[in-house]
Amino acid sequence: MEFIKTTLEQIIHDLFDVPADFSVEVTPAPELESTNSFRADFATNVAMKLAGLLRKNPREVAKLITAKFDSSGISTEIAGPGFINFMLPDAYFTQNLTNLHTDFDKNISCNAYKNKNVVTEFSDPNPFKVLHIGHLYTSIMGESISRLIEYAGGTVHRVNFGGDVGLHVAKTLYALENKNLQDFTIEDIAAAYVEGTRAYDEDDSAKQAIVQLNKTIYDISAKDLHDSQLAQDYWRGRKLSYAYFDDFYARLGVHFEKYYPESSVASKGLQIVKEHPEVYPESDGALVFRGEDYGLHTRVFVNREGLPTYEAKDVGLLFTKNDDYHFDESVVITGNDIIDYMKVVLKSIEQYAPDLVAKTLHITHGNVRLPGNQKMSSRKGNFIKAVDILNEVEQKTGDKTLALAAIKYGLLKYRIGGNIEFDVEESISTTGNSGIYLLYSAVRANKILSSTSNSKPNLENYTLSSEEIILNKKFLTYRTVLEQAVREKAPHLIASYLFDLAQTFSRFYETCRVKGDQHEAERAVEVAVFAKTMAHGLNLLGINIPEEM
RNA sequence: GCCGCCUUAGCUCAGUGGAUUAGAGCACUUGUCUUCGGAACAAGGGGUCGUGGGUUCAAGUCCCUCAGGCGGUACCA
Repeated sequence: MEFIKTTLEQIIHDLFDVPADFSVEVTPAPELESTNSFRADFATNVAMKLAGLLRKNPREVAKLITAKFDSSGISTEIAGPGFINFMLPDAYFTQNLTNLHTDFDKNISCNAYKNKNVVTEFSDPNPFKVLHIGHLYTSIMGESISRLIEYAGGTVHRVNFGGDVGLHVAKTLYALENKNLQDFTIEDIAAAYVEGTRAYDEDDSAKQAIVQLNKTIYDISAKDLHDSQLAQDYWRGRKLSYAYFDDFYARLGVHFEKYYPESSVASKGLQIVKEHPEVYPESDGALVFRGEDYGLHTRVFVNREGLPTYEAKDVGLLFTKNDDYHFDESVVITGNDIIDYMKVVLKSIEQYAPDLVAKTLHITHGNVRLPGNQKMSSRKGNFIKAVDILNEVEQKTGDKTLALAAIKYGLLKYRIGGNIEFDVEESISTTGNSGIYLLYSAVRANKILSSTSNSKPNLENYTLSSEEIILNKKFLTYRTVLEQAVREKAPHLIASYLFDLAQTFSRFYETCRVKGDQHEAERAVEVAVFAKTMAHGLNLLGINIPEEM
């Protein structure tokens, strides 16, 4: 594809007076029934684009281009309104096959993030609260995006930001103190949050006590106090929470380099906000950023009591991350409910540190919905815990590797951005667009390879059947898919590709005998490249392939 | 109210302005093969791409209208 593209660009710049940045697109041709013997492998719509620019008939333009196109046996035809179709000789496919077989990584490499230092921040759970299904999603998504950047040559630092102080902590500790437990556990913390929230909502005196407790906890955290029962319980709860997070991430195969507790960036955020009174003027006793001037809305960065809000903490976080890593890019992955919030925060920082904002990318995802619109509320405690999903799928598949594959694929196959539905039954289905189906096809391919003979393939003189052409076309497009997935930070493109590839492989496998066939050696190479592609793509989704299943 | 996002098959979703007839999976109907690991493959039914306009040689895709849904909208995040 690259070869066709560069050849075309050369021809077009020779023939026509077009802007230097005029781009040429070559795409896989749709598999139409051909009217003649021509098999369209790839196509370009460049003639129609040029027609508009040059005010010429697109088919005429196409004729001029194809007349000059004479490259290594690639034949062309003009179709429809002015598409140029390309038919590649078998040797082109078999050469690519050989390349992928001998050095897969080199032939699918991408340099988009070469020598780039990237910080990815995701998951962001709050200590003293339970991990729910949304954390499962964002953790898996963040890991996959991190791997995409690593694949493209980047060095990735995975970090995690969470509220170790704040009203949710006060509510939890309020209920915990009332129970007067000797050695509370993470389960007690979860229950206490529900109780504390109810007390806060229903009981005015409790509410006042919790607000007061919040300030005390702020002090405990900021001054690192350990001298009271409350302080000891606070630190114990924090420790339990981070251990609980670590356990969960270990199960998912995600490793964070650093946790940024909210309290660790608060003072820096406060200081920066105070240093820029022209950006954060006083209003009603608070320091605010007037987003209306930029088509956004006003938000409070330092409240009436002089405490930094999350806005100021996010300011502190961005600067702290930059101090710690001197990043080329900071990717922040969160739910889409804070899109406008983040716009305001970044717009304010842009006023005095535009370089930092230019290097920041905010990616958002939607909520995870369960089939049948089951309602979830963390306040009432009747939501789905992340570990419940893990446990349920593990129990149903009877295997940790399969369970993770089912869950990860089930979540990553959707385009990031909107709300998605996660169906446990569908995720563990052995048929259809599921992680299990993909794993099976990869395992089967590996098994075939383990029992084929090692005779030397003769690909140079090998004639491909139509199923093999289609399979090899898919091999050729993998690199393009990866590039797009990196550019758009879109794991679902890889998921879609892999499913398509697995289906194509099954069709190939149905009609092309491997073991015992006279072409066993050549076809074993195709099976091997399929297996390598699956392993590579699934790895980018954070999915491992078992030996057997 | 204002700002943003969403609406594609019964359900869940893909779909860089391009290909007769808009694609998958699930579910449904029917077939293939004495299985290289059948957890397979093939065929079929099922769509006014929310509505109405506009731009374009070409619109599910871009612009506008309206309807429905979701999120945000000053001291939670």
